[in-house]
Amino acid sequence: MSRAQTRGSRQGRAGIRDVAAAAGVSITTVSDALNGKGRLPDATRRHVREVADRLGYRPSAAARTLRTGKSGLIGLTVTTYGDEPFTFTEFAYFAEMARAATSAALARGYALVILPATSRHDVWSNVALDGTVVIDPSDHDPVVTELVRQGLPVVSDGRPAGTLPVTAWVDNDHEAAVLDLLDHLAAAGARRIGLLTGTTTDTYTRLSTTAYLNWCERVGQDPVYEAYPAHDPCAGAVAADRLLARPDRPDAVYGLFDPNGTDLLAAARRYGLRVPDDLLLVCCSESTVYATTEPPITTLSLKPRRIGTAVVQLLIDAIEGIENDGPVEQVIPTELIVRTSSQRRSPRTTVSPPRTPTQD
Amino acid sequence: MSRAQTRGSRQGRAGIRDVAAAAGVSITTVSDALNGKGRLPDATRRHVREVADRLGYRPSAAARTLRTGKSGLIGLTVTTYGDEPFTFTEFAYFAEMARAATSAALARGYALVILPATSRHDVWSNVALDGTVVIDPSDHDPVVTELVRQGLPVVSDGRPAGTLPVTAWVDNDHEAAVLDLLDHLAAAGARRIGLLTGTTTDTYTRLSTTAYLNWCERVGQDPVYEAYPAHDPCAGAVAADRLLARPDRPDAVYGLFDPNGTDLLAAARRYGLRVPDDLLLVCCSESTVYATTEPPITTLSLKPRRIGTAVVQLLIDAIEGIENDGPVEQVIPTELIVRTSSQRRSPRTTVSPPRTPTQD
DNA sequence: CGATCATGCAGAAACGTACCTGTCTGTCTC
DNA sequence: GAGACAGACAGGTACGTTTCTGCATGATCG
Repeated sequence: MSRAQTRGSRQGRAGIRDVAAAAGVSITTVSDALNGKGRLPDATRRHVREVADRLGYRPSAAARTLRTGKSGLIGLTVTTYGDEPFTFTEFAYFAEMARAATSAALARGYALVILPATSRHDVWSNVALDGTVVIDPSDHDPVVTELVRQGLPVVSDGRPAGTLPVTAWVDNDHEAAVLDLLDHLAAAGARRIGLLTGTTTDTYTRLSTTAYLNWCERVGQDPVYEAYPAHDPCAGAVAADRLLARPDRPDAVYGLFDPNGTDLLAAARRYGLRVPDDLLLVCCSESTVYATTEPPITTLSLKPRRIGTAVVQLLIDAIEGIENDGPVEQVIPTELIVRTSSQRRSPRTTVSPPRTPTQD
Repeated sequence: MSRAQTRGSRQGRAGIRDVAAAAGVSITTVSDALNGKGRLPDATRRHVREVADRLGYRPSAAARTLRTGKSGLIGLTVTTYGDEPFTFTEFAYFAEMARAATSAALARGYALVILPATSRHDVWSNVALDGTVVIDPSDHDPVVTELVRQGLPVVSDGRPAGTLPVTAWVDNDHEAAVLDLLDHLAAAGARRIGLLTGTTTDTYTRLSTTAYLNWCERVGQDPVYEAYPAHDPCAGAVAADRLLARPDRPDAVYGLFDPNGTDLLAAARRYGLRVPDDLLLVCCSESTVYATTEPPITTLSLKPRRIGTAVVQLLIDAIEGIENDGPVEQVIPTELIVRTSSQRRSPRTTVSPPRTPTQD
């Protein structure tokens, strides 16, 4: 009563009918004029547009969606770790990916709806989606399964885990990336390379770990790795410490997850290991902080921007029925950003004794 | 001619009509039974629900929206820095805030649509929104202005800059936070506190900077600060360096932006300044990396989780017409997370000479 | 025992748009 | 000059749902 609540959108909005009346034409003409559809003289088109502008006419998205069957909305489904909806924070990857996806969708006239995989049934079934992007799909994901069953196009970031019949997927070649990276460390002088990995069974973790194990077998090195639940940030520091506390301590470590760089750096300091002199370090991260750490840490970038863009393009192509004669599987190359932490310097600066544990 | 198509070839989805027919009741009964609206015996309700489940019936979101005028969608409008859609990456703040907002919206049956403020007109006017959250509103933002003019509820994270008549807003008390923080540094022994600030004119930067200047005046210290374009990550490192290179070099620095911590730490190392012995450090950040840096850095948290939750609650209250008799302005307290970098230790560990520029 | 009333359900009117199906003009061709 | 033809528009229907109104049935009460 006190506030202007009742006069909101109920009565005030002008419909296509009002525009037609004001312009002295029929509804069809208005629709055609605004959508560039029919065969109208430019004069009529301009006139209708002008009248529509004057009345502040905005077509009802709901009505258009109901009529056309297309909403212009794309779901962004993120798998859930723990009880929190998703892990934008944990890894800059998601943020970059979502950013690029948003931008790409926008450029083609679509908007993104954030839909955690654990959303209540009534919520995500209540929004009209034209298709869905799903990040890190797991085959027992009920939401994605249902969407696929409904016949909605689904494109995933990361190859589908099980028998999930997605429309298309985009991924890196994680195995090649790891092999490449391990070769890089070996070339820098690493004799025993350790791995900081996760306990989860997602594809990224699995592929990367097996690639590491294969590499070890190939070069005849005993695997040295510690696994921890990746969604728990505290566990990462503990695992890093454990890895460097082992009797068969590695002289180079690759960390699969974003925070591993600082975790490993902190652990190295605790054990008095200098990076890169005593310990070579690489981690998989999109974070820019590793450019300014002491020392700067070499990172493996999965190129989330390119993945996000590619995923959205494939999805919209599928939505709009554009025949993509190319493969529905797209592999994005990774990039190893080499910084100080993985380049062994000449040993002339080795003054203080190595491997002396300090308490500071 | 169209008769056969209307009834027979129900291509994909079952409509409410089909459920009614299959259950042997009317459309009204189905609608009421599924929405818990009318006055039906439990037997009928159960029966209808069962039939609907069997047919895999999903109500059309578009039709429901058209009829009810409510879409269950909330816009998440993010101001644009530079040419990129938004800056999830730059600051963990946005990620945390969006995460909490998504979660809170979901719990009340709403979903979030990502809508950069620079979105093309036809995109964001093509999605039926019940309301909008706008992060860091500026008064010359055309999208937000238009949404407000349409009578849509708008709740902002950050007090509105100009005359933008938002429905409600949530913000921190930035001035109090800065004053508190500066007192903390002074209590830790700081004699001259410097500030790393931004060149942009947004409210956060402005309020924080004036609070700093006021504090300086109150305690009789000459202001020592450097400003840089906050959206450029490289510029931060340069500005940090400039600040520590000044002849009137501060012995404590507060950085307004997330990456300032590592920037300042790197600059301090270049000048051979030990933290916290020679330089006290605080920065405003939500990032967890500052817990494991060497040394760990004291941060000011703006509590984005609480802000995101509060913003969504206020918005949904406004959408659903819940009279919020409390103020439409809500202030969220900040939290100073004190770590090593702002606590002067006893000088017994001071072994190496301070302020010796090193090249390492 | 007739009037009132709550109950259980059906009919039908919107919601605002897009598009199919025409109809009516005017021009061109032979 | 008559048919062909294309341009320019109007009428009407369908999209699938919610909800208002209304009609029966039995129960209750003065």
